Amino acid sequence: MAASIIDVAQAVGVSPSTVSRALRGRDGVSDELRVRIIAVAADLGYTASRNASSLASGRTCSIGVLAPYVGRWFFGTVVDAAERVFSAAGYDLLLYNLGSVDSRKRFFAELPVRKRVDAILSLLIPTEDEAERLRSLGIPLAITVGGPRPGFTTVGIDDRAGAELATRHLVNLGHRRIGRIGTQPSAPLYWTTPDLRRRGYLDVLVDAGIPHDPDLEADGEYTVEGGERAMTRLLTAVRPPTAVFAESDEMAMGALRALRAHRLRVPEDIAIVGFDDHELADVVGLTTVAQPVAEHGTQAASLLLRLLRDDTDVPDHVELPTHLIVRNSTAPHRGSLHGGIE
Amino acid sequence: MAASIIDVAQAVGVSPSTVSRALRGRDGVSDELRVRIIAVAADLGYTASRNASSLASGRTCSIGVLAPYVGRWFFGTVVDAAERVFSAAGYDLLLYNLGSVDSRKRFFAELPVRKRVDAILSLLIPTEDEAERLRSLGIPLAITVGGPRPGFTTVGIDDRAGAELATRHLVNLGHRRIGRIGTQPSAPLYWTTPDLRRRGYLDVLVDAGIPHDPDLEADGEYTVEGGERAMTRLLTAVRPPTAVFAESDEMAMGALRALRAHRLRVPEDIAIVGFDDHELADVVGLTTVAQPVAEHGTQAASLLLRLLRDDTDVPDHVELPTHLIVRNSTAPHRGSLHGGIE
DNA sequence: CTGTTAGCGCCTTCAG
DNA sequence: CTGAAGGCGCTAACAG
Repeated sequence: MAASIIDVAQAVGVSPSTVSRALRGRDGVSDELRVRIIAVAADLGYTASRNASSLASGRTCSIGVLAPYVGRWFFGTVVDAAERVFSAAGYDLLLYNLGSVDSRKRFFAELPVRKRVDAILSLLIPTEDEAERLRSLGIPLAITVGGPRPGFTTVGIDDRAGAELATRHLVNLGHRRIGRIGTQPSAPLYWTTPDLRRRGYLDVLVDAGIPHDPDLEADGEYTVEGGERAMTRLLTAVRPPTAVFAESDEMAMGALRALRAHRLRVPEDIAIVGFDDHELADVVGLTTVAQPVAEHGTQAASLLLRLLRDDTDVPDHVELPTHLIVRNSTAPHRGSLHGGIE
Repeated sequence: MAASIIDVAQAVGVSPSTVSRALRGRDGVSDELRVRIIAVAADLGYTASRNASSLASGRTCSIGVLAPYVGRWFFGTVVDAAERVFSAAGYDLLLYNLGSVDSRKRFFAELPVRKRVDAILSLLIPTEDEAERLRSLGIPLAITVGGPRPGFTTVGIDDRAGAELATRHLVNLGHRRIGRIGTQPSAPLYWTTPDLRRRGYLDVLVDAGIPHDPDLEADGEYTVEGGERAMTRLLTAVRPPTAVFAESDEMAMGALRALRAHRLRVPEDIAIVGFDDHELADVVGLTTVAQPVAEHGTQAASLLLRLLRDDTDVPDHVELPTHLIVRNSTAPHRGSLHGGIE
């Protein structure tokens, strides 16, 4: 059995409360005594039981993190960045992988974080019901990757503007048949990103006077494999696209794979733009809309920490910048002489 | 304030103990009463406080996961897979990102998991001191990614054999100047993988009668950027390699990037083999030694669960298979007419 | 500056 | 089958 606070107290010859105070750096303990207590505690290998202390104090020193899928580069990077901030501040991280509809349902039904965490960082965008459940917890809440939301501190990017950047780049290169790989607006899990990126895409088409062709849109499920399937489908269109905007780099890479399988050259036969600036986008030469991914985690975690410290003027939404990075996967449309139309 | 067990007890008109028994499915409660209690609990939105119940019972229903860096594809995938297994069994996951020397030191010094988790899954290979600290916890311990270790249940691959697979492939293609991108054997964090993979590489060289040239080895730090730098360095050798074995796909991709920057063609000018079968290895056409990454997490988690259930005959080491996947980054050495020498 | 007294919310004996 | 008592290990008011 590990040492308890009482063992330490007896060894030093003081009361448990004094030990508690000394070890947590509270004042009201003479320096000399404190030093002695710390030494004895170290000697006995004593560490306060987090459970007991949070039961008694109400603070848990843990943060709940809700992610759809830590295996995906984007989310892994965000979680990683957030973890660094939290652990530096002495908080542990309780990770909930809510990728499947099932696990997500169960989580919100049981709310296993109740009384277990001091705050929650969600990498998934909750439905209104889910948001309400979260708010009922009465603790600081943050969402990364998404727009403003009442009751939450949010950090995100302007998805619509980012998508416009990508699409306009293709239009400027002279492309008129521009495909899109995204995902169904009505996916089982509530998630606005695809919707916004699609709108950005449509905005630019309208602006450029390009008629919208539903045949040029395909569902890539935001995965590499999905992107591959989607690209394959787009190639079967009566008039295939000459350029494609993939709403994530992972789907773009899947598209690249499909194109290679069909012996089509990029960008000569088809131009591709992705979104995110995945760490490997550079390796494959993918043109993409960059966003500071780790920054999502860092910022959200810092905001939560400030909320936990009762800081005033904590912003309730932070918008991160995006910018286009042109690499080798895009080039002027072969029909056009030069890229710049605008 | 959320409902407590007492609220439920009063609402039903029974004692707290009965509520506790009923809700946890213990017998000693009449069916009719149990149904009623469950209904009232649901109605009040009651969920037992994990802290209080673990304080009282000694069980925490949490698993500690130690990872070096969840942002890296490999670890993210393993954590993700493990999380699925644990959460299906009702366990929460406490994630510790121990990538930096600092955080790692602090973790082992304070051991914040003490009395907070029922078992530990480590994705990093502990030093002997660290292993001892973990054993002192007296709970089931597992290490994924590594060889057998007393006191731990381990699941891993045969790194040396895997590296031999990669190197032999290059030898069979007629290459004689074979470079290696790995990392310093004496990296700050104890970790045997690079050592073993290097040995596999050396084994094959010796076997093929190829003299070892230290100039052909470079440190890629197991990252994309590191791999890029390492490849760049290898190109400055008096007699550069005609083929390179990169000990991870991420380093291999970095190497690919460096080669592109130098306008060298793969595999015509230089052949590259990676290790892991990263989800994007296929996209870039990388020949690699595949290992079932998610399986590491799934297996280790399942073993831990069995240990937690006091199952008998839980194996203390599980070895996962590796195999070579040949894609487009390798080809016969230009000097050789055919690949097969063996 | 330090000790005492009560709990935090639940589970686990033990009686009935 | 059910209830009462005690305690898990710690912290927070109070006293002194």
